[in-house]
Amino acid sequence: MAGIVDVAAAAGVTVGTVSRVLNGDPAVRVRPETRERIHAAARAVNYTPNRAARALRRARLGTLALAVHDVSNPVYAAVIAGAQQAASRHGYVLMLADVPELARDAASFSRVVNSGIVDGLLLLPAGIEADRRVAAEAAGIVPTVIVNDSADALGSVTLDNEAAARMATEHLIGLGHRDIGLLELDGETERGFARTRGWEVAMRTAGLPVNVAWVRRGGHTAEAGRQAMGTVLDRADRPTAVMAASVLAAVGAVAAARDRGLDVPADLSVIGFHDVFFAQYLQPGLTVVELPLQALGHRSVELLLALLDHGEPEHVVITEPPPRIVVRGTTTRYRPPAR
Amino acid sequence: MAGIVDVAAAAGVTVGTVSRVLNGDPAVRVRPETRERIHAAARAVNYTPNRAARALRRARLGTLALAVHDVSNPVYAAVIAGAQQAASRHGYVLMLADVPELARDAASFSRVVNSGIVDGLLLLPAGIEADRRVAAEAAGIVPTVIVNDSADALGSVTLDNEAAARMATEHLIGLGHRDIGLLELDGETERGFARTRGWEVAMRTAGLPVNVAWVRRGGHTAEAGRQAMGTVLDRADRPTAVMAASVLAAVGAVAAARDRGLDVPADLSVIGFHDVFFAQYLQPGLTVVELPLQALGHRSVELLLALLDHGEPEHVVITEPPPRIVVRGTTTRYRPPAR
DNA sequence: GCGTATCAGACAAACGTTTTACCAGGAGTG
DNA sequence: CACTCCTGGTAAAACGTTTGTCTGATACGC
Repeated sequence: MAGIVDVAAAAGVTVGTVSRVLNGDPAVRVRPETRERIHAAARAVNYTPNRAARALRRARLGTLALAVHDVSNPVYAAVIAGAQQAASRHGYVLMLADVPELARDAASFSRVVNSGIVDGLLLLPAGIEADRRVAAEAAGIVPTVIVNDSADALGSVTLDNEAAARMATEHLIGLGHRDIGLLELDGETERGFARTRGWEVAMRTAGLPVNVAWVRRGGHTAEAGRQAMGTVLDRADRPTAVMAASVLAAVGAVAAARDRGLDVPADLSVIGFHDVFFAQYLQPGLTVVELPLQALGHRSVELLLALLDHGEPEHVVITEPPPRIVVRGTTTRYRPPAR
Repeated sequence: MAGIVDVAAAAGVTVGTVSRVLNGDPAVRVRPETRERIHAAARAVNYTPNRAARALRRARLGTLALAVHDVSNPVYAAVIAGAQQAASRHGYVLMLADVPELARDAASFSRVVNSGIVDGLLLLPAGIEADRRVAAEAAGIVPTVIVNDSADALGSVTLDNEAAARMATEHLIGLGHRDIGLLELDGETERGFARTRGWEVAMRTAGLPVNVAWVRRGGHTAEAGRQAMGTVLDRADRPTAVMAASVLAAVGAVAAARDRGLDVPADLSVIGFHDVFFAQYLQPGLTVVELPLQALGHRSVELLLALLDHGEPEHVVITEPPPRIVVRGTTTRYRPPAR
């Protein structure tokens, strides 16, 4: 491994000068030819800075951590992929952390976060207690950005969840549906509230009844969605369409209808959130509202890096590209029941 | 941040002694009471070792990289989760790397791998050129373990792919099927070859015909599986069952049958590889052979850590727990066509 | 009572950077 | 001519560990 001393020797200057030049120190005074000699020498010996040494001195390692609840959740996976790309484009490396594990005790938290191994933290919360503990612990210790949820003290970047929910609901309204249910998200997250708001706004704007008996917690799993939808479908008056605030709840809603001998989409139209890849392989294919998950990961990293430079926590909402309805087989035009 | 000097001061010894005691140096000689005092002091001041300094000195950072092709592939996600847990249990952190990006040029490879930022590399290959480039580059530079594929020079840990393929095929044979097709894996991977072997062995052992016209490359995507299966189903003589060497190819096979008005499982039984979570939400639910993907990630990390300690590359095959058939709706007993 | 192990820990030199403090020599200024 | 000021760097001190080498005291064999 060629170190900075090798470069200095090859260029005929001292290591201090090499360091300044290579790091683009604005306050450095070298004549152009020396600068050029140093760069040439660095290339010649194939200089690879030792990040451990740099980290020790700078108290920064060039490493970001992304804390999620479940790596195998396909929705999170898309965010991870986006964050990973952005980090590496900026010369940072991204590592994964487990929220439950971080929250378990202070020791495991500080083992990951403290001790100069991580410069910043991205937290993708699920609205449970563990999230709040991690967020509280992180605040003040390490620059932190909340992904797809809002936070007062920390930086945050969110999708336009309300607009997406509104568009999804309006898609159903546009198909002629009037009785539209809602499967809410689990946990106390702002994105969950926003999706509920979006549904409600769309309903009220269209002058349709907001029936709280058709609103249930659909959760993050298909099984939870199935149960919740079941209790709605078992009512005498049931909706002809439902917006599910997560993709898995939508899958569960379809299963619940099928359990009761109802046809999807003839008897019940279902729209879900996020265009995960398996939505198109379900039978019928799941209609969803697509949100830019990769861009979410992307922007989150960029916000965190900005936070590292000049510590002003920002709060951004991603509106570009806008949410998009991907129409597949689970939504269809409302047809009044033959009687 | 409490450093080692604070501990030393609190315990009334020098930093060198603290370091040896806390790291469990076997060659250290301290009296038990001193040892206890040091541990107590470390707890009292909440000592957090600075990993950058440690890394600089030891030329080891306590960081492992896992290189995959696609984070959002649910099969890989399970491996990632297992590796993540094992790494953190051993006090290491795991970061993700992108094989295509690593392979792009030597600079991006060495930025991740070199310069003391990563102690070891886990490579989950897909059998394409990029894998071979990364593996070749890694050999000699950084301890590397190949995950679920074999390699000569580097360590490797694989699942018992041949046994699993054999079990899957025998499940179909046990249901009375005689004409059984195969959708092979894409790419030049040992696990792909093993699965093909397993199918072939099961067929020959049962005295059934191995019809090469029923063997196709099913690939890693549902679309590829659909196309491949289509060319088989369009033949005059077609199999009554098929083993797909990947779960997505299996999904594609079901779609191909459906395209042609065939019923699954009445006209075609399908079994796939790996019990990913959405298999049960397909309609009908996909029968699969389940392999311990989490354990794969787990053992891979352990092998890599062993490799770091005493550099003997090992090759292990995970046989515990054994593959398991998860029967759902896409396989059924063979019934001769009414004529 | 003398030489020699052994014990229990001290001392100090790394590791490869970054960064603070400093300096020689020439140019400008009064 | 004495002085400041700039230019283009140099020299050395950190950063917080780990680890090889020493040392002062106690125990042991004879």
